[in-house]
Amino acid sequence: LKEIISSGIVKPAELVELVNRWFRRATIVMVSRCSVSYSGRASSIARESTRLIIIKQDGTVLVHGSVGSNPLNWQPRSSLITKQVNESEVELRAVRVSPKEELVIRVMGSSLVIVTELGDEGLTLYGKEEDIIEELARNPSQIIGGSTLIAREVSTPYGRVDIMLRDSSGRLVVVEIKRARADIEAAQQLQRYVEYYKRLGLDVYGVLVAPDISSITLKYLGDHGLKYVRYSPKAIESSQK
Amino acid sequence: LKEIISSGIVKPAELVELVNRWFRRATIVMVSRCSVSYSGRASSIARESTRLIIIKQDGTVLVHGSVGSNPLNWQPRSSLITKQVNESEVELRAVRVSPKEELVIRVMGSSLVIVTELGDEGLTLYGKEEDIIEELARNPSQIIGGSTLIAREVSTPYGRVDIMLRDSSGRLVVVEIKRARADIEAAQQLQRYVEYYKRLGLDVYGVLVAPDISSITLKYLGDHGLKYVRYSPKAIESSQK
DNA sequence: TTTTACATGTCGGCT
DNA sequence: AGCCGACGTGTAAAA
Repeated sequence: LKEIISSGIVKPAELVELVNRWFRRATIVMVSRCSVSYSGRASSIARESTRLIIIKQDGTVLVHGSVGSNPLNWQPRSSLITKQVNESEVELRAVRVSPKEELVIRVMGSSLVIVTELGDEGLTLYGKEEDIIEELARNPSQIIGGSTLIAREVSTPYGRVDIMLRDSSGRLVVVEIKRARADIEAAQQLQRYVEYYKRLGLDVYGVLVAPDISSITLKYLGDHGLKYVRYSPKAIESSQK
Repeated sequence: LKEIISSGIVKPAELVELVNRWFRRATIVMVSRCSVSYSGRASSIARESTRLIIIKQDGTVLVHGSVGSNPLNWQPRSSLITKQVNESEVELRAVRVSPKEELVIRVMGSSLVIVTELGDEGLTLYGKEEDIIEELARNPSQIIGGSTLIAREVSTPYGRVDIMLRDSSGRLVVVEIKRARADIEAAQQLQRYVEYYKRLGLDVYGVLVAPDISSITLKYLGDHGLKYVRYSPKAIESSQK
Protein backbone atom coordinates (compact mmCIF):
# COMPACT_ATOMS: atom_id res chain seq x y z
CA LEU A 1 0.00 0.00 0.00
CA LYS A 2 1.81 3.03 -1.27
CA GLU A 3 -0.65 5.29 0.59
CA ILE A 4 0.78 4.31 3.96
CA ILE A 5 3.30 6.96 4.97
CA SER A 6 4.35 5.40 8.23
CA SER A 7 3.13 3.04 10.89
CA GLY A 8 4.42 1.75 14.19
CA ILE A 9 4.64 2.25 17.91
CA VAL A 10 5.49 5.83 18.72
CA LYS A 11 6.68 7.41 21.97
CA PRO A 12 5.32 10.76 23.21
CA ALA A 13 8.11 12.90 21.81
CA GLU A 14 7.86 11.29 18.39
CA LEU A 15 4.09 11.54 18.48
CA VAL A 16 4.25 15.32 18.80
CA GLU A 17 6.64 15.44 15.89
CA LEU A 18 4.52 13.16 13.73
CA VAL A 19 1.27 15.00 14.37
CA ASN A 20 2.84 18.41 13.78
CA ARG A 21 4.39 17.17 10.61
CA TRP A 22 1.33 15.50 9.11
CA PHE A 23 -1.64 17.43 10.45
CA ARG A 24 -3.80 18.47 7.50
CA ARG A 25 -1.38 16.74 5.14
CA ALA A 26 -2.36 13.16 5.83
CA THR A 27 -4.74 11.15 7.97
CA ILE A 28 -3.35 10.10 11.34
CA VAL A 29 -4.86 7.03 12.99
CA MET A 30 -3.83 6.23 16.54
CA VAL A 31 -4.60 3.57 19.09
CA SER A 32 -3.73 5.15 22.43
CA ARG A 33 -4.47 5.13 26.08
CA CYS A 34 -6.03 8.52 26.64
CA SER A 35 -8.43 10.60 28.65
CA VAL A 36 -10.65 13.07 26.86
CA SER A 37 -12.35 16.25 27.93
CA TYR A 38 -14.64 18.47 25.93
CA SER A 39 -16.25 21.79 26.60
CA GLY A 40 -18.42 23.92 24.39
CA ARG A 41 -22.14 23.57 23.72
CA ALA A 42 -21.99 20.99 26.50
CA SER A 43 -19.05 19.48 28.36
CA SER A 44 -17.79 15.97 28.96
CA ILE A 45 -15.08 13.93 30.55
CA ALA A 46 -13.94 10.44 29.64
CA ARG A 47 -11.61 8.51 31.92
CA GLU A 48 -8.35 7.03 30.75
CA SER A 49 -8.91 4.09 28.47
CA THR A 50 -7.70 2.68 25.18
CA ARG A 51 -9.30 4.43 22.26
CA LEU A 52 -9.05 4.93 18.54
CA ILE A 53 -8.16 8.48 17.58
CA ILE A 54 -8.51 9.67 13.99
CA ILE A 55 -7.18 12.99 12.73
CA LYS A 56 -8.32 13.46 9.16
CA GLN A 57 -6.74 15.46 6.39
CA ASP A 58 -9.38 18.16 6.70
CA GLY A 59 -8.77 18.63 10.42
CA THR A 60 -11.63 16.46 11.62
CA VAL A 61 -10.83 14.73 14.91
CA LEU A 62 -12.69 11.62 16.04
CA VAL A 63 -12.28 9.63 19.25
CA HIS A 64 -13.90 6.20 19.16
CA GLY A 65 -14.46 3.63 21.89
CA SER A 66 -15.26 -0.01 21.39
CA VAL A 67 -18.98 0.37 20.77
CA GLY A 68 -21.43 2.40 18.74
CA SER A 69 -21.48 4.19 15.43
CA ASN A 70 -20.85 7.55 16.95
CA PRO A 71 -17.55 8.70 18.35
CA LEU A 72 -17.26 9.38 22.08
CA ASN A 73 -15.94 12.80 21.25
CA TRP A 74 -15.15 14.62 18.07
CA GLN A 75 -14.30 17.94 16.54
CA PRO A 76 -15.20 18.77 12.93
CA ARG A 77 -12.50 20.55 10.89
CA SER A 78 -10.68 21.95 13.88
CA SER A 79 -7.34 23.54 14.36
CA LEU A 80 -5.01 21.43 16.44
CA ILE A 81 -2.29 22.20 18.94
CA THR A 82 -0.06 19.35 20.02
CA LYS A 83 2.29 19.56 22.96
CA GLN A 84 4.18 17.26 25.22
CA VAL A 85 2.98 17.75 28.79
CA ASN A 86 5.61 15.60 30.43
CA GLU A 87 7.82 12.63 29.70
CA SER A 88 4.93 10.25 29.15
CA GLU A 89 2.01 12.44 28.13
CA VAL A 90 0.97 14.35 25.04
CA GLU A 91 -1.91 16.76 24.83
CA LEU A 92 -3.88 17.18 21.60
CA ARG A 93 -6.04 20.30 21.74
CA ALA A 94 -8.59 20.62 18.93
CA VAL A 95 -10.40 23.94 18.82
CA ARG A 96 -13.35 25.17 16.82
CA VAL A 97 -14.28 28.83 16.70
CA SER A 98 -18.01 28.71 15.97
CA PRO A 99 -19.53 27.33 17.99
CA LYS A 100 -16.70 27.85 20.44
CA GLU A 101 -15.60 24.39 21.40
CA GLU A 102 -12.52 22.72 22.71
CA LEU A 103 -11.57 19.07 22.71
CA VAL A 104 -8.56 18.00 24.75
CA ILE A 105 -7.13 14.53 24.33
CA ARG A 106 -4.45 13.53 26.77
CA VAL A 107 -2.45 10.64 25.41
CA MET A 108 -0.62 8.47 27.94
CA GLY A 109 2.48 6.55 26.98
CA SER A 110 3.20 5.10 23.57
CA SER A 111 0.70 4.86 20.76
CA LEU A 112 0.30 2.73 17.71
CA VAL A 113 0.18 5.28 14.90
CA ILE A 114 -0.61 5.02 11.20
CA VAL A 115 -0.02 7.98 8.93
CA THR A 116 -1.71 7.52 5.58
CA GLU A 117 -3.23 9.25 2.64
CA LEU A 118 -6.92 8.42 2.21
CA GLY A 119 -9.04 9.02 -0.86
CA ASP A 120 -11.53 11.87 -0.87
CA GLU A 121 -13.86 10.48 -3.51
CA GLY A 122 -17.45 10.87 -2.51
CA LEU A 123 -20.09 8.32 -3.13
CA THR A 124 -23.05 8.18 -5.42
CA LEU A 125 -26.17 7.90 -3.33
CA TYR A 126 -29.62 7.11 -4.59
CA GLY A 127 -32.85 7.23 -2.64
CA LYS A 128 -32.60 10.67 -1.13
CA GLU A 129 -35.72 12.71 -0.64
CA GLU A 130 -34.62 14.82 -3.57
CA ASP A 131 -34.71 11.80 -5.87
CA ILE A 132 -38.30 11.11 -4.89
CA ILE A 133 -39.25 14.76 -5.42
CA GLU A 134 -37.69 14.49 -8.85
CA GLU A 135 -39.77 11.42 -9.69
CA LEU A 136 -43.00 12.95 -8.49
CA ALA A 137 -42.41 16.33 -10.08
CA ARG A 138 -42.16 14.56 -13.41
CA ASN A 139 -45.47 12.83 -12.87
CA PRO A 140 -47.58 14.67 -10.29
CA SER A 141 -50.63 12.54 -11.10
CA GLN A 142 -49.08 9.95 -8.83
CA ILE A 143 -49.90 12.32 -5.99
CA ILE A 144 -53.19 13.85 -7.11
CA GLY A 145 -54.81 12.48 -10.24
CA GLY A 146 -55.08 15.14 -12.92
CA SER A 147 -52.91 17.68 -11.12
CA THR A 148 -50.18 19.75 -12.70
CA LEU A 149 -46.85 20.94 -11.37
CA ILE A 150 -46.69 24.60 -10.36
CA ALA A 151 -43.29 24.77 -8.66
CA ARG A 152 -40.62 22.91 -6.73
CA GLU A 153 -38.61 23.92 -3.70
CA VAL A 154 -40.67 27.01 -2.98
CA SER A 155 -39.29 29.17 -0.18
CA THR A 156 -41.57 30.50 2.52
CA PRO A 157 -40.62 32.25 5.76
CA TYR A 158 -41.22 28.92 7.48
CA GLY A 159 -39.19 26.70 5.23
CA ARG A 160 -39.13 25.25 1.72
CA VAL A 161 -42.15 23.56 0.21
CA ASP A 162 -41.16 20.42 -1.69
CA ILE A 163 -43.77 20.64 -4.44
CA MET A 164 -46.69 22.91 -5.31
CA LEU A 165 -49.44 21.51 -7.51
CA ARG A 166 -52.70 22.70 -8.99
CA ASP A 167 -55.42 20.06 -8.90
CA SER A 168 -58.01 19.47 -11.60
CA SER A 169 -60.43 21.87 -9.89
CA GLY A 170 -57.85 24.63 -9.82
CA ARG A 171 -56.97 24.51 -6.11
CA LEU A 172 -53.40 24.84 -4.97
CA VAL A 173 -51.85 21.82 -3.27
CA VAL A 174 -48.85 22.01 -0.94
CA VAL A 175 -46.99 18.70 -1.00
CA GLU A 176 -44.47 17.56 1.61
CA ILE A 177 -42.52 14.44 0.73
CA LYS A 178 -40.75 12.04 3.06
CA ARG A 179 -38.47 9.23 2.05
CA ALA A 180 -39.30 7.17 5.12
CA ARG A 181 -42.26 6.65 7.43
CA ALA A 182 -43.84 10.02 8.09
CA ASP A 183 -43.92 11.18 11.69
CA ILE A 184 -45.66 13.95 13.54
CA GLU A 185 -42.96 16.45 12.69
CA ALA A 186 -43.52 15.89 9.00
CA ALA A 187 -47.20 16.62 9.52
CA GLN A 188 -46.47 19.85 11.35
CA GLN A 189 -43.98 20.89 8.72
CA LEU A 190 -46.71 20.56 6.12
CA GLN A 191 -49.19 22.24 8.43
CA ARG A 192 -47.13 25.39 8.76
CA TYR A 193 -46.66 25.74 5.01
CA VAL A 194 -50.39 25.37 4.46
CA GLU A 195 -51.14 27.84 7.24
CA TYR A 196 -48.77 30.35 5.67
CA TYR A 197 -50.52 30.22 2.32
CA LYS A 198 -53.96 30.31 3.89
CA ARG A 199 -52.99 33.48 5.75
CA LEU A 200 -52.04 34.96 2.40
CA GLY A 201 -55.63 34.30 1.39
CA LEU A 202 -54.95 31.44 -1.01
CA ASP A 203 -57.26 28.48 -1.48
CA VAL A 204 -54.85 25.73 -0.64
CA TYR A 205 -54.67 22.31 0.96
CA GLY A 206 -51.83 20.07 2.08
CA VAL A 207 -50.77 16.55 1.19
CA LEU A 208 -48.13 14.48 2.94
CA VAL A 209 -46.50 11.91 0.67
CA ALA A 210 -44.55 9.04 2.20
CA PRO A 211 -44.09 5.28 1.88
CA ASP A 212 -45.66 4.86 5.31
CA ILE A 213 -47.06 6.86 8.19
CA SER A 214 -47.36 6.44 11.94
CA SER A 215 -50.92 5.93 13.12
CA ILE A 216 -50.77 8.98 15.35
CA THR A 217 -49.55 11.14 12.51
CA LEU A 218 -52.39 9.90 10.32
CA LYS A 219 -54.85 10.96 13.02
CA TYR A 220 -53.12 14.31 13.34
CA LEU A 221 -53.45 14.91 9.60
CA GLY A 222 -57.16 14.16 9.75
CA ASP A 223 -57.67 16.49 12.69
CA HIS A 224 -56.05 19.31 10.75
CA GLY A 225 -57.62 18.86 7.34
CA LEU A 226 -54.49 17.45 5.76
CA LYS A 227 -54.22 14.44 3.49
CA TYR A 228 -51.91 11.47 3.23
CA VAL A 229 -50.83 9.82 0.00
CA ARG A 230 -48.79 6.63 0.09
CA TYR A 231 -45.89 6.54 -2.31
CA SER A 232 -42.82 4.34 -2.40
CA PRO A 233 -40.22 4.94 -5.05
CA LYS A 234 -39.91 1.66 -6.93
CA ALA A 235 -36.18 1.51 -6.59
CA ILE A 236 -36.17 1.18 -2.84
CA GLU A 237 -39.53 -0.44 -2.34
CA SER A 238 -38.16 -3.89 -1.74
CA SER A 239 -35.95 -2.78 1.12
CA GLN A 240 -38.66 -1.18 3.20
CA LYS A 241 -38.62 -2.83 6.60
CA LEU B 1 0.33 -1.14 24.57
CA LYS B 2 -0.87 -4.47 25.77
CA GLU B 3 -4.27 -3.86 24.11
CA ILE B 4 -2.80 -4.29 20.65
CA ILE B 5 -3.41 -7.86 19.56
CA SER B 6 -1.73 -7.63 16.20
CA SER B 7 -0.78 -5.13 13.55
CA GLY B 8 0.82 -5.27 10.15
CA ILE B 9 0.35 -5.64 6.44
CA VAL B 10 -2.01 -8.48 5.70
CA LYS B 11 -2.73 -10.30 2.44
CA PRO B 12 -6.26 -11.27 1.37
CA ALA B 13 -6.17 -14.81 2.69
CA GLU B 14 -4.83 -13.71 6.05
CA LEU B 15 -7.35 -10.89 6.19
CA VAL B 16 -10.25 -13.32 5.98
CA GLU B 17 -8.70 -15.36 8.73
CA LEU B 18 -8.07 -12.36 10.95
CA VAL B 19 -11.54 -10.91 10.57
CA ASN B 20 -13.25 -14.24 11.15
CA ARG B 21 -11.13 -14.82 14.19
CA TRP B 22 -11.59 -11.42 15.83
CA PHE B 23 -15.01 -10.22 14.71
CA ARG B 24 -16.99 -9.26 17.83
CA ARG B 25 -14.00 -10.17 19.97
CA ALA B 26 -11.81 -7.17 19.25
CA THR B 27 -11.81 -3.99 17.18
CA ILE B 28 -10.34 -4.34 13.72
CA VAL B 29 -8.93 -1.21 12.06
CA MET B 30 -7.89 -1.43 8.43
CA VAL B 31 -6.40 0.87 5.85
CA SER B 32 -7.34 -0.69 2.53
CA ARG B 33 -8.01 -0.01 -1.09
CA CYS B 34 -11.67 -0.85 -1.45
CA SER B 35 -14.89 -0.17 -3.24
CA VAL B 36 -18.10 0.01 -1.25
CA SER B 37 -21.71 -0.56 -2.10
CA TYR B 38 -24.71 -0.16 0.13
CA SER B 39 -28.36 -0.91 -0.33
CA GLY B 40 -31.22 -0.60 2.08
CA ARG B 41 -33.15 2.52 3.01
CA ALA B 42 -31.18 4.11 0.20
CA SER B 43 -28.36 2.78 -1.95
CA SER B 44 -24.89 3.93 -2.80
CA ILE B 45 -21.72 3.08 -4.63
CA ALA B 46 -18.20 4.28 -3.92
CA ARG B 47 -15.41 3.70 -6.38
CA GLU B 48 -12.17 2.02 -5.44
CA SER B 49 -10.05 4.20 -3.23
CA THR B 50 -7.99 4.02 -0.07
CA ARG B 51 -10.17 4.14 3.01
CA LEU B 52 -10.18 3.54 6.71
CA ILE B 53 -12.39 0.62 7.74
CA ILE B 54 -13.31 0.07 11.37
CA ILE B 55 -15.05 -3.05 12.63
CA LYS B 56 -15.90 -2.54 16.27
CA GLN B 57 -16.33 -5.12 19.00
CA ASP B 58 -20.10 -4.68 18.93
CA GLY B 59 -20.32 -5.33 15.19
CA THR B 60 -20.45 -1.71 14.11
CA VAL B 61 -18.79 -1.18 10.73
CA LEU B 62 -17.54 2.23 9.62
CA VAL B 63 -15.90 3.23 6.34
CA HIS B 64 -14.18 6.60 6.43
CA GLY B 65 -12.68 8.70 3.67
CA SER B 66 -10.25 11.56 4.09
CA VAL B 67 -12.79 14.25 4.95
CA GLY B 68 -15.74 14.87 7.19
CA SER B 69 -16.99 13.70 10.54
CA ASN B 70 -19.38 11.19 9.09
CA PRO B 71 -18.34 7.92 7.52
CA LEU B 72 -18.92 7.41 3.80
CA ASN B 73 -20.75 4.22 4.62
CA TRP B 74 -21.55 2.40 7.80
CA GLN B 75 -23.56 -0.34 9.39
CA PRO B 76 -24.52 -0.27 13.07
CA ARG B 77 -24.14 -3.56 14.98
CA SER B 78 -24.30 -5.78 11.95
CA SER B 79 -23.50 -9.39 11.36
CA LEU B 80 -20.55 -9.87 9.06
CA ILE B 81 -19.66 -12.42 6.44
CA THR B 82 -16.12 -12.39 5.13
CA LYS B 83 -15.00 -14.28 2.09
CA GLN B 84 -12.19 -14.29 -0.36
CA VAL B 85 -13.51 -13.54 -3.83
CA ASN B 86 -10.31 -14.26 -5.69
CA GLU B 87 -6.58 -14.17 -5.18
CA SER B 88 -6.45 -10.46 -4.54
CA GLU B 89 -9.91 -9.54 -3.29
CA VAL B 90 -11.86 -9.98 -0.08
CA GLU B 91 -15.52 -9.19 0.37
CA LEU B 92 -16.85 -7.99 3.71
CA ARG B 93 -20.62 -8.20 3.80
CA ALA B 94 -22.27 -6.47 6.76
CA VAL B 95 -25.98 -7.14 7.08
CA ARG B 96 -28.64 -5.66 9.30
CA VAL B 97 -32.08 -7.23 9.56
CA SER B 98 -34.25 -4.28 10.52
CA PRO B 99 -34.23 -2.13 8.61
CA LYS B 100 -33.01 -4.56 5.99
CA GLU B 101 -29.68 -3.23 4.88
CA GLU B 102 -26.55 -4.56 3.33
CA LEU B 103 -23.11 -3.06 3.15
CA VAL B 104 -20.56 -4.71 0.90
CA ILE B 105 -16.92 -3.73 1.10
CA ARG B 106 -14.65 -5.17 -1.51
CA VAL B 107 -11.05 -4.99 -0.36
CA MET B 108 -8.40 -5.03 -3.06
CA GLY B 109 -4.93 -6.32 -2.34
CA SER B 110 -3.12 -6.09 0.97
CA SER B 111 -4.30 -4.05 3.93
CA LEU B 112 -2.68 -2.51 6.93
CA VAL B 113 -4.60 -4.06 9.81
CA ILE B 114 -4.65 -3.40 13.53
CA VAL B 115 -6.49 -5.74 15.85
CA THR B 116 -6.96 -4.22 19.27
CA GLU B 117 -9.07 -4.19 22.35
CA LEU B 118 -10.64 -0.78 22.97
CA GLY B 119 -12.22 0.43 26.19
CA ASP B 120 -15.99 0.59 26.41
CA GLU B 121 -16.18 3.21 29.12
CA GLY B 122 -18.73 5.83 28.31
CA LEU B 123 -18.30 9.48 29.02
CA THR B 124 -19.87 11.80 31.51
CA LEU B 125 -21.70 14.55 29.68
CA TYR B 126 -23.00 17.75 31.26
CA GLY B 127 -25.25 20.35 29.72
CA LYS B 128 -27.88 18.08 28.25
CA GLU B 129 -31.45 19.27 27.99
CA GLU B 130 -32.25 16.97 30.88
CA ASP B 131 -29.83 18.86 33.12
CA ILE B 132 -31.61 22.11 32.34
CA ILE B 133 -35.02 20.56 33.00
CA GLU B 134 -33.65 19.39 36.34
CA GLU B 135 -32.51 22.91 37.24
CA LEU B 136 -35.78 24.52 36.25
CA ALA B 137 -37.95 21.86 37.87
CA ARG B 138 -36.24 22.66 41.15
CA ASN B 139 -36.97 26.35 40.77
CA PRO B 140 -39.88 26.95 38.39
CA SER B 141 -40.08 30.61 39.36
CA GLN B 142 -37.22 31.12 36.93
CA ILE B 143 -39.74 30.38 34.20
CA ILE B 144 -42.93 31.93 35.58
CA GLY B 145 -42.68 33.94 38.78
CA GLY B 146 -44.75 32.38 41.53
CA SER B 147 -45.48 29.15 39.66
CA THR B 148 -45.27 25.66 41.10
CA LEU B 149 -44.19 22.36 39.56
CA ILE B 150 -47.00 19.96 38.63
CA ALA B 151 -45.11 17.29 36.71
CA ARG B 152 -42.09 16.46 34.56
CA GLU B 153 -41.79 14.36 31.42
CA VAL B 154 -45.51 14.04 30.88
CA SER B 155 -46.45 11.70 28.05
CA THR B 156 -49.10 12.76 25.57
CA PRO B 157 -50.05 11.04 22.32
CA TYR B 158 -48.00 13.70 20.55
CA GLY B 159 -44.84 13.46 22.60
CA ARG B 160 -43.45 14.17 26.05
CA VAL B 161 -43.98 17.50 27.75
CA ASP B 162 -40.81 18.64 29.53
CA ILE B 163 -42.46 20.43 32.44
CA MET B 164 -46.01 21.25 33.57
CA LEU B 165 -46.49 24.18 35.92
CA ARG B 166 -49.36 25.92 37.63
CA ASP B 167 -49.02 29.68 37.67
CA SER B 168 -50.01 31.99 40.52
CA SER B 169 -53.48 32.43 39.04
CA GLY B 170 -54.04 28.69 38.84
CA ARG B 171 -53.62 28.21 35.09
CA LEU B 172 -51.70 25.27 33.72
CA VAL B 173 -48.49 26.02 31.86
CA VAL B 174 -46.90 23.65 29.33
CA VAL B 175 -43.17 24.28 29.18
CA GLU B 176 -40.86 23.15 26.38
CA ILE B 177 -37.17 23.57 27.08
CA LYS B 178 -34.33 23.78 24.58
CA ARG B 179 -30.63 23.75 25.38
CA ALA B 180 -29.77 25.76 22.30
CA ARG B 181 -31.35 28.45 20.16
CA ALA B 182 -35.02 27.62 19.70
CA ASP B 183 -36.20 27.07 16.14
CA ILE B 184 -39.55 26.75 14.47
CA GLU B 185 -39.77 23.05 15.23
CA ALA B 186 -39.45 23.73 18.93
CA ALA B 187 -42.34 26.18 18.66
CA GLN B 188 -44.51 23.66 16.86
CA GLN B 189 -43.62 20.96 19.33
CA LEU B 190 -44.90 23.21 22.12
CA GLN B 191 -47.90 24.16 20.04
CA ARG B 192 -49.09 20.60 19.62
CA TYR B 193 -48.82 19.84 23.33
CA VAL B 194 -50.84 22.96 24.15
CA GLU B 195 -53.39 22.10 21.50
CA TYR B 196 -53.74 18.60 22.94
CA TYR B 197 -54.51 19.91 26.42
CA LYS B 198 -56.86 22.58 25.10
CA ARG B 199 -58.82 19.92 23.24
CA LEU B 200 -59.13 18.10 26.55
CA GLY B 201 -60.83 21.25 27.81
CA LEU B 202 -58.04 22.45 30.07
CA ASP B 203 -57.17 26.10 30.60
CA VAL B 204 -53.56 26.00 29.54
CA TYR B 205 -50.90 28.08 27.84
CA GLY B 206 -47.46 27.34 26.50
CA VAL B 207 -44.00 28.67 27.21
CA LEU B 208 -40.86 27.98 25.23
CA VAL B 209 -37.70 28.25 27.32
CA ALA B 210 -34.34 28.60 25.59
CA PRO B 211 -31.11 30.59 25.77
CA ASP B 212 -31.96 32.19 22.43
CA ILE B 213 -34.58 32.12 19.69
CA SER B 214 -34.66 32.77 15.96
CA SER B 215 -36.59 35.87 14.98
CA ILE B 216 -39.02 33.89 12.84
CA THR B 217 -39.74 31.50 15.66
CA LEU B 218 -40.42 34.41 17.98
CA LYS B 219 -42.94 35.75 15.48
CA TYR B 220 -44.50 32.31 15.17
CA LEU B 221 -44.93 32.08 18.93
CA GLY B 222 -46.65 35.45 18.99
CA ASP B 223 -48.99 34.48 16.16
CA HIS B 224 -50.06 31.38 18.08
CA GLY B 225 -50.45 32.79 21.58
CA LEU B 226 -47.30 31.17 22.90
CA LYS B 227 -44.65 32.76 25.09
CA TYR B 228 -40.90 32.84 25.10
CA VAL B 229 -38.75 32.91 28.21
CA ARG B 230 -35.01 33.34 27.89
CA TYR B 231 -32.97 31.07 30.10
CA SER B 232 -29.31 30.08 29.92
CA PRO B 233 -28.03 27.57 32.39
CA LYS B 234 -25.10 29.21 34.16
CA ALA B 235 -22.77 26.32 33.51
CA ILE B 236 -22.73 26.71 29.74
CA GLU B 237 -23.48 30.40 29.44
CA SER B 238 -19.91 31.37 28.69
CA SER B 239 -19.59 29.02 25.76
CA GLN B 240 -22.60 30.21 23.81
CA LYS B 241 -21.48 31.32 20.41
C1' DT C 1 -24.46 34.83 8.83
C1' DT C 2 -28.97 33.09 9.78
C1' DT C 3 -32.30 29.76 9.09
C1' DT C 4 -34.24 25.58 7.55
C1' DA C 5 -34.43 20.80 6.37
C1' DC C 6 -32.29 16.28 5.22
C1' DA C 7 -29.92 12.14 6.95
C1' DT C 8 -29.03 5.02 5.35
C1' DG C 9 -28.98 10.02 10.66
C1' DT C 10 -27.97 7.11 15.70
C1' DC C 11 -29.59 6.41 20.13
C1' DG C 12 -32.51 6.02 24.17
C1' DG C 13 -36.83 5.66 26.44
C1' DC C 14 -41.59 4.95 27.03
C1' DT C 15 -46.10 2.93 25.65
C1' DA D 1 -42.33 -3.17 17.85
C1' DG D 2 -44.10 1.58 17.26
C1' DC D 3 -43.36 6.14 18.18
C1' DC D 4 -41.29 10.44 19.74
C1' DG D 5 -37.52 13.44 20.91
C1' DA D 6 -32.62 14.62 21.96
C1' DC D 7 -28.10 15.05 19.94
C1' DG D 8 -21.92 18.82 21.40
C1' DT D 9 -26.04 15.93 16.09
C1' DG D 10 -23.17 17.05 10.85
C1' DT D 11 -24.05 18.96 6.42
C1' DA D 12 -25.76 21.53 2.55
C1' DA D 13 -28.56 24.92 0.42
C1' DA D 14 -31.02 29.26 0.29
C1' DA D 15 -32.18 33.91 1.82
